Amino acid sequence: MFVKKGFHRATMREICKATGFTVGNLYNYIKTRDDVLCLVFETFYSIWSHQLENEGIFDIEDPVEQLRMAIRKRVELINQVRDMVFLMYTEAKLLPRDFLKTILNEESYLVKNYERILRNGIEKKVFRIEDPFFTANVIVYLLAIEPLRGWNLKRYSISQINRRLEKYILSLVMNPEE
Amino acid sequence: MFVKKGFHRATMREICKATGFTVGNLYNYIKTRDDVLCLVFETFYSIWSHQLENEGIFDIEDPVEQLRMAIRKRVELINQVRDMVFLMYTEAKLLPRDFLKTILNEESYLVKNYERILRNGIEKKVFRIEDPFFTANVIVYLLAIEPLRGWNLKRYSISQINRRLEKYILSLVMNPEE
Amino acid sequence: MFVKKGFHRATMREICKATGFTVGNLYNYIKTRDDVLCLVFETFYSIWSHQLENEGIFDIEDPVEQLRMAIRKRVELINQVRDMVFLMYTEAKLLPRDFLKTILNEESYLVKNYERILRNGIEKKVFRIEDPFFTANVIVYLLAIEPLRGWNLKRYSISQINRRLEKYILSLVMNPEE
Amino acid sequence: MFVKKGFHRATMREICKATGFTVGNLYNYIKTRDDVLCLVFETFYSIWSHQLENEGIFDIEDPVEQLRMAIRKRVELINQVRDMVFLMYTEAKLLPRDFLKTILNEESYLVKNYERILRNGIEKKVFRIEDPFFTANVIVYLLAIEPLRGWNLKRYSISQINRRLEKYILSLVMNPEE
DNA sequence: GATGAATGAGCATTCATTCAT
DNA sequence: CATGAATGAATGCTCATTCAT
Repeated sequence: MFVKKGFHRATMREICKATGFTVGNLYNYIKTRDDVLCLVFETFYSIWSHQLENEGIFDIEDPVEQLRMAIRKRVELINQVRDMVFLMYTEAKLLPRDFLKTILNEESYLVKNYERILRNGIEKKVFRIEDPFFTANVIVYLLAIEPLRGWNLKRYSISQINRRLEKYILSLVMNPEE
Repeated sequence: MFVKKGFHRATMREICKATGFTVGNLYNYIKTRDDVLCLVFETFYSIWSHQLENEGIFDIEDPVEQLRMAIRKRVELINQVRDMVFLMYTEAKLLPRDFLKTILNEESYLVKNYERILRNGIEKKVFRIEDPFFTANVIVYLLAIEPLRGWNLKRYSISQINRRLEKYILSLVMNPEE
Repeated sequence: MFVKKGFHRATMREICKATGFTVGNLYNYIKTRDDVLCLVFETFYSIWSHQLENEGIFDIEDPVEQLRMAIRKRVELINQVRDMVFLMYTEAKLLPRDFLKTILNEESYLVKNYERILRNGIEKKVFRIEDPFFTANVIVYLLAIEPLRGWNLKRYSISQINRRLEKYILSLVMNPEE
Repeated sequence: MFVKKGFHRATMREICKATGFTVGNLYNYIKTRDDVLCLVFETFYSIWSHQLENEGIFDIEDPVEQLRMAIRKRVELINQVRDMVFLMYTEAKLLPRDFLKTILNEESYLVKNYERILRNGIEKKVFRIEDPFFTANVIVYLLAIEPLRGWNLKRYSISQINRRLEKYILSLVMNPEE
């Protein structure tokens, strides 16, 4: 619903019809319309921010291979939930202040996971980067390029995008400008 | 107005009060509320997508210096219109289909400008990249990281962010992974 | 519940929670929400309109003493169920027409009881009044002054109010203006 | 509207239809539904609580005549706005706390006006009462007996009620029980 | 009998848009 | 051109009542 029309244009009546709830009954489970948005975010983030652990990325020893997988799997996930990613990055501002904090923490947690991979590579002298925190932010941000700017990347297949992002990110962490 | 409360929460009455128009009179110049959003986008994009020409970036010969300036000036501009950038990337989906196309063309034009810089560098054998179009997209996207993900980058000053982005982007275009 | 928030603001859910009934079960005993109000009135009036008999006022011989007791006991009762009295006089209009008639009959019965006392006093040449029915109405009405207009009588204690009402009413029935 | 169905049962749509306003336009003049009730009270009290001055009661010299007129005029007014009086005394509790205070002040002012008449009579040694404030409260309260308890007084004409109230009240202030 | 999830009509309120002046 | 009062459809939410278990 939200994906199709955005949060603001989706009325409670539509949401109810779409979910099979009647208006009154849905309100037995939520307190306000905003709660629906929160629930959507909550559900989404339970997958979104814990993907790396769930996919066993941290079991991989070789840092390059680890990062490569972390990128590939991410691109795949993002491709699957493309519209939701757009919704998340586009409507997060509508969340109630408190819940927004929770969500930003989740997102921050995701960034930390990438930072962890980078630090692993630094320790093993494979990655050469000064500021793994910033780099992790850049990586997580870059990986969402397709849902957010896809309209200009229509000429590429997902695997083409993946290949390019992989290359760019690895270039980023391995060959800093002299 | 839109920056402060988002498009949906800003009422026509508020917009009118804020602009000094009376309700009826504003409607002499627009047809619907959406038109106001369009006007805002239009005004914004007249600066946004033509910055590089306006700042004389294309007069610079040295590709590295040219790209460096294109990044630095961009970060500066983005920092100045931070909230508007957030609005643009966050509310563009609300634009009427036709006008959205115009805006995406403008944005696409901006990307092309960066592509032009990259092609210049390739020609002069300074940049080594295979797909300047994709790279240009990445650059334009990356430069907006602060308004869009700034909540996680609060520890950095603007110039720190600028330095890092500069470094990363130059690394991207000069040292591709072997 | 009704006393605290008024009939309209009290929801069935609240009433149920307060009484220990479950919603469904309460509806085994009543047909509509209005029935609850009726039950409350019914319960209340079983005490309210039969106080004089129950307190043995009619066993008193001396008319003055009888009336005095009828006043004193009444003020005491009213003080005890202050909020209910307010509710009764304030929400009676919400009762279903038929039940309202019953309640008005009960109230009318109460008035008759006072009329009976007055007639007793007239017979015994103690009270000098022309229209005991009207006077009885006045007495019953006057006795409710505290719950209904108490906000302006805050400076008086209950016994002060009682003393004054006693005096006024006795003056009313014993010394008509010449 | 309120008189016919009570405040709670009158919907904004009905109020609007009855007043000739459209919904949206009515809301240009009020902020909430409660405001309508406040306006009704406000209008009513502008007449209600200043009657004695407006009718020139305070120009009368003779205390008995003054009180008599204050009663007669009051009964007349009350008879004219019978339903409103019922509404006032029955729905005042619904007023927003702050506005209720204002209204109680107005009512209190009315009581004070009667108190003033009584004190005048005391000074002139015509009335013999100890507590003119309490007596004034009783008088004001008594005068509303018809709208509030009229269902039991149907057998009386207005002038009969007036005559009786006049008699009772004068008896109250002139012949206290020894 | 008892339960409480489900129903859906009904309500106050908002706000883009119009149009007589 | 300018005004702002008027319009009324649309929305989020409530709550008395029902009924399958």
